[in-house]
Amino acid sequence: MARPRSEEKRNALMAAATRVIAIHGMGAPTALIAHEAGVASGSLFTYFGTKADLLNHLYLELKAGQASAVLAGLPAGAALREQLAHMWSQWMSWAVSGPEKRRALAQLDVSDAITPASRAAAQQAMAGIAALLEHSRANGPLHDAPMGFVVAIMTALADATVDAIIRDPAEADTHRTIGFDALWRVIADRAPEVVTH
Amino acid sequence: MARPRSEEKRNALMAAATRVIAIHGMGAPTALIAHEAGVASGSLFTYFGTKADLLNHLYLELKAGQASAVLAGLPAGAALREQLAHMWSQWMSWAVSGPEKRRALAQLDVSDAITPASRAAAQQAMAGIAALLEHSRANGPLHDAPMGFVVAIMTALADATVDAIIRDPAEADTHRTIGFDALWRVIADRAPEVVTH
Amino acid sequence: MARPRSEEKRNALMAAATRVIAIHGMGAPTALIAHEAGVASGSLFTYFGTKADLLNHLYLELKAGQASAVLAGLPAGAALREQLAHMWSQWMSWAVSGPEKRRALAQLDVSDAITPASRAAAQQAMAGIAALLEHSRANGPLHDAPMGFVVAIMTALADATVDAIIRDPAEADTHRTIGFDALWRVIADRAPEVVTH
Amino acid sequence: MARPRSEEKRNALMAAATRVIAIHGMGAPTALIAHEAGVASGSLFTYFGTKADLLNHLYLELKAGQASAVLAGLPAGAALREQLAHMWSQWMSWAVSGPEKRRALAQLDVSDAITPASRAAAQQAMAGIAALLEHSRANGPLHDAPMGFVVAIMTALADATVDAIIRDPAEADTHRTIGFDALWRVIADRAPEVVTH
DNA sequence: CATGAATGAGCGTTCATTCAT
DNA sequence: GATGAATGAACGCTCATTCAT
Repeated sequence: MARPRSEEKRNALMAAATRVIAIHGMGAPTALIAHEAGVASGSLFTYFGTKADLLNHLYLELKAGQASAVLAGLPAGAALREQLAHMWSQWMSWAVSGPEKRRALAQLDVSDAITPASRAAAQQAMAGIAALLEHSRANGPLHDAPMGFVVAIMTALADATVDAIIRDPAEADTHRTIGFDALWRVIADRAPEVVTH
Repeated sequence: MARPRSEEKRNALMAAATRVIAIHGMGAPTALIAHEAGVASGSLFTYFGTKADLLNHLYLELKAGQASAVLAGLPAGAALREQLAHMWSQWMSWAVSGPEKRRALAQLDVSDAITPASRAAAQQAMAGIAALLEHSRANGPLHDAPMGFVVAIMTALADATVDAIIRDPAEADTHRTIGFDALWRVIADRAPEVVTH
Repeated sequence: MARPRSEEKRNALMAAATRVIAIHGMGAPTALIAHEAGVASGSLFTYFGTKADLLNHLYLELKAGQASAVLAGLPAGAALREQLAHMWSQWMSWAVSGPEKRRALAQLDVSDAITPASRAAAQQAMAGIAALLEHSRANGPLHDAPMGFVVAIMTALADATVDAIIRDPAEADTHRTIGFDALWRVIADRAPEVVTH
Repeated sequence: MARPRSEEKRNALMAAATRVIAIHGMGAPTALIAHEAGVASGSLFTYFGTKADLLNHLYLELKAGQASAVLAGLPAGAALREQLAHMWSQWMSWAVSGPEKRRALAQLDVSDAITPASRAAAQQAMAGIAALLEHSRANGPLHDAPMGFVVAIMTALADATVDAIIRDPAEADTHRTIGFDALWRVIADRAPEVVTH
């Protein structure tokens, strides 16, 4: 009874927060977010008790959304390299199709409004990706490096690649391939054999 | 805007801003920065007309400081790999010895208070590093990639490596080496030859 | 404004308001009162159109409750002093057994949310007590003072006595007696005769 | 150097707070207080870090002002009754000449924004009055009652008397005398001797 | 020039009241 | 009638910036 909390409004708030934070950074007024969501300023606090609460949920949701987008349609039976390539391709699509999500995540990532608990939960959400990486690096040069290191490298390479694609969309395919080759070389390839005669 | 009196105070403000922003993020009050610098809150504005002004100068100064630290003592005559390794080593030292500088830069980098002009100027300051990379990649798999891409990858790998070192300082040497090998593999190595029999 | 459905809910709201205002003062949120009463926040406004309305009704109800508690079992035929002593004793019992009622009344009394009309009505409710006082003071030193003055003094003495009892419950009887003697001396005693020889 | 904090502004804030709180109660907006004091809303917080801080200082200042007004010109050598009468008279003058001070104090007294420390300090400020009462009651019926009780009674009698005077200023002298006689009878008189023949 | 008080717009959050369910 | 989400005006407090000293 009584009007139920509207999932729709909650989503509008998350979407608005993504957009507004991408543009204005973490200093973005909650009132602006609410306004962009088409909701009264006070209503934001019906859905999220606190600005920090909103931010943490947004962080989690973006990470989870990214993870699921990135892993969607993974060809489970295929060779590792193919699986990784698929993931890479999905990652690029996700980033390019929702650039504010990426910008917002960049802001959230460096903010100390995000609690350690949220960061841990985000890692959980990314576990599927980590597992794929884990297999990929098993026989590669990073087989002994800490997993966090491997993940960081992959994330960083992806970011650099996405930046290149955004700067120069005409060459998107080339950039994607170059980026993926770089990734594969870093984590998965056997060390090059020096061929002597 | 004749150069204000005390260069010393200006430096104190920059140093304080670095520390304070590393801890509190871009929302850090100017009054706190001034206080940490041992300067009256109003005085900050005789050295920097605006908070954004301070931020931009700080960004530039940190980038320039990093560049010069990273290139210091470069063995000009040595082999490229050795030069790059030296730079890599310097980079790690710089990051580990002044962690607040890194944290501050991370915040500044995602902030939209930093103008495009400042970003361009920062790239200028990093030109020496870029030149070294340019040579290093000349015969490598990235010889056709845009330079910004290469720089981004190198920065990202460095960041990931530094994170690993900070998380696990006992293995600093190992991490540094792993990171450098990864870098070399990505940008400089010839593609591995497939050995057939 | 036909009497709303549940008298029970109305009572729960009054009781909750008493408790909550005793603790949080007049700034207490209506939502908290409703919650404490086990009622939806919106429902409060079907019983009382306005927060001020609730407050005024509460004020009146508390005053009336106090008056009836204080006059309960008054030995109508007994001597005046005895009647007054009975009332005094009842007053102490009322105050000690429901301390939140006293605290709530203290807050309400100084609030300007209570209308003059409510204050007048409260005086009406206390008329029985006033009448008893009127008789008691008839031959005493205050026989010419305005009645409001006498009531105020009696209320004040009672408050001071109750405070003493609450602070030091072990000596409740002593305090009660001391308080009553003081009251009697103030309003009812003949002026002491100066005994000359 | 720099503009020093202005005692004058501080006083204006206290005076404005007294007035505004007397009228609007503790819910009075700080912005209104500042405005009434002729000061920007933010400036209030230069002088008092917090609304609660302002309130506590106000409480203390009012109590101290009252104490000093009440004890001013005390005829130290005179008989106790005369001293007490002087104090009583001063009390009435203080209350009548600054009615908002009394109203403000009434609000502050029941508020839980006032810390126990402030209440204790206020008691200190009233020590002179307490001492006079202590002497006055030494041979009276309350010689064994707790001092807090005596003070409460005297405060309460004073309040009732002031109310009577304000309601009916034409009879101010009469009310003052009646009030004082009541006070004397309660705390100082020997118990009336019953004269038998 | 250095200082720090003054300013007031702006922020996150609360809450009485309304109204869709 | 009961419910609790929706609303938006207010509030206490902060802070970049200005300016009297």
